[in-house]
Amino acid sequence: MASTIQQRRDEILSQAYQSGHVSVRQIAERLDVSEATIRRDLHELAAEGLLELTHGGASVTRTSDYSFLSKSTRNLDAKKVIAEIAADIIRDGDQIFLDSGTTCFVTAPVLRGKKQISVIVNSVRTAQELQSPGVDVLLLGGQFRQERMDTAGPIAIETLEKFRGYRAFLGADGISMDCGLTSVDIESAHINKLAAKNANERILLVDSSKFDNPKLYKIMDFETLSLVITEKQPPAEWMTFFEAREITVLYAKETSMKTVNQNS
Amino acid sequence: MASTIQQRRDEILSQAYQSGHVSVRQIAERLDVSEATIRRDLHELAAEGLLELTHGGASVTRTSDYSFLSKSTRNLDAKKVIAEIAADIIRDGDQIFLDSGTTCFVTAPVLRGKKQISVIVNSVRTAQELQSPGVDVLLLGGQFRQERMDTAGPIAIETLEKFRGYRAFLGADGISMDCGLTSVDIESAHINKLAAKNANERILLVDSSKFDNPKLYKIMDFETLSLVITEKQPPAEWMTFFEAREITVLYAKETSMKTVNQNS
DNA sequence: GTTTTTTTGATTATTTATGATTAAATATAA
DNA sequence: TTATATTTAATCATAAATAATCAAAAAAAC
Repeated sequence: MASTIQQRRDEILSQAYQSGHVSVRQIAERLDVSEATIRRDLHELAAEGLLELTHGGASVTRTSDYSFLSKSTRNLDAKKVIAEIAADIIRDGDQIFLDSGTTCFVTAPVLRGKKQISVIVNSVRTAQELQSPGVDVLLLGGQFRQERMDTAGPIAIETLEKFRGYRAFLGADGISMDCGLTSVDIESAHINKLAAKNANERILLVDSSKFDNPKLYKIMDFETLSLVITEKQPPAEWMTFFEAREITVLYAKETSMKTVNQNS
Repeated sequence: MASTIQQRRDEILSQAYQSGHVSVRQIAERLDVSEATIRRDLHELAAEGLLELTHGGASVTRTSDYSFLSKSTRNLDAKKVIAEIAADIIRDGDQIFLDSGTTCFVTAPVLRGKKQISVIVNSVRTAQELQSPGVDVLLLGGQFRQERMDTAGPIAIETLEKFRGYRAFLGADGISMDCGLTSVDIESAHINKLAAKNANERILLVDSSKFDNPKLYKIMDFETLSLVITEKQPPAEWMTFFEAREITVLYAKETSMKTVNQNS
């Protein structure tokens, strides 16, 4: 029946998703291969995060999209700290924009407890993470970009143009004093630029690895930012830089990553 | 059969997209070339990102969401048959709308081999399934509905309003001679209604379980439909009904589920 | 026409997948 | 808890598939 490995594994997955669980014995018999082979398959599928091994078989994974997060494990801890701080400044009833980057993606889960907030996003993943009774998610349309799981292009711009009066939470692939906020992706840069322009407050979420690391496409200057959230205190020259522009910087105390220290 | 490299590779892709997999052995035999040649082809196609190599063959890049499909296992086979027929009437270069139902979701994978087609969707899942080099996916924005993984509401309507001149592929939760096409979800009904209104051709995809089974919200009447695709020949009274309205009905022959029989 | 490039098929060494066997680990029952 | 029955991990031999190489054939360029 199954002539290739992939086919066999697809069949296993299909079975698993039908009943929630597969047993090594049954599948081995059904597909007419040895149990050893099925175990190797289950192992492989588990390694991909598609199944969870159990004694005698495997079950489907709870939820969570590991494949996406694992790719962005760079500074994931820093991003989680940033997310916690961002959650503190989001109030019930807020209307916000979250960009399609990983920092904002990580921020999404901490917003679930909020009440009556509206969130504008162009990332499908972020939209999925946000879903919770008190959160109204508005997904921008546009060209769907599979790799990034987001939408972009003229339709996205046109839709975003309709919104005003939100607080924009923006990530950046890099920032520098000369170039401001920059991105490696021109489409994302366009969207973030417009989101920033029409917002009534602009908040930057960046981990320390982004400092002094400009990328190709400019999003915006620092001048209109009101807040920067990062995981630890930036270098002195950056603190001076922010202070000169009346930008508040929020970061976690070095000892306890939970406590927030405000500085203006 | 395939005289040029391109033709041979197209054939391989076509085979791959039909079942999700190809085996080196089978394809080599089928196209009457050596396995070495097929391996080189698969290598090339994999380098282009069109296939994923496996031992013994290659498979289409796995994006499929089994957890979603298993819930809609009702008439899944019928839907796959309908999808195959629908694929036959979609031409390279087409611009189409696919609604957010499961029938259109199942149709998505069979469109992957098409060239230069644009597809308007409001379902995130369908968007994901569609992704392939020749397919341009336009996702409508709007309120994101987690349960259905689609978008709806005024923003979706407003965005959809911008498009004209596409062929609309519509599903329905039920149809009846009195009520026309109906849905259990008012938001989806709204979107489908508008999609149908602005299309230059309306094609209905329904499996036989939907006949004579009206639901709460009306999508549209039969009058402007040009085509109905279903998995087997509808009852005589329905054939008469369609014939009176000059609606072509496509269905699979009962014996062989592959052959298409046209009837007007 | 010839030369050059590309494509193909055959050969071989290497890699990979599989099933059987056995020791270790885990679950089940008393 | 201990004893028993399963299940698993690890190892190995065998079978299969692949990558690499090379020579012949076909196509393209000159």
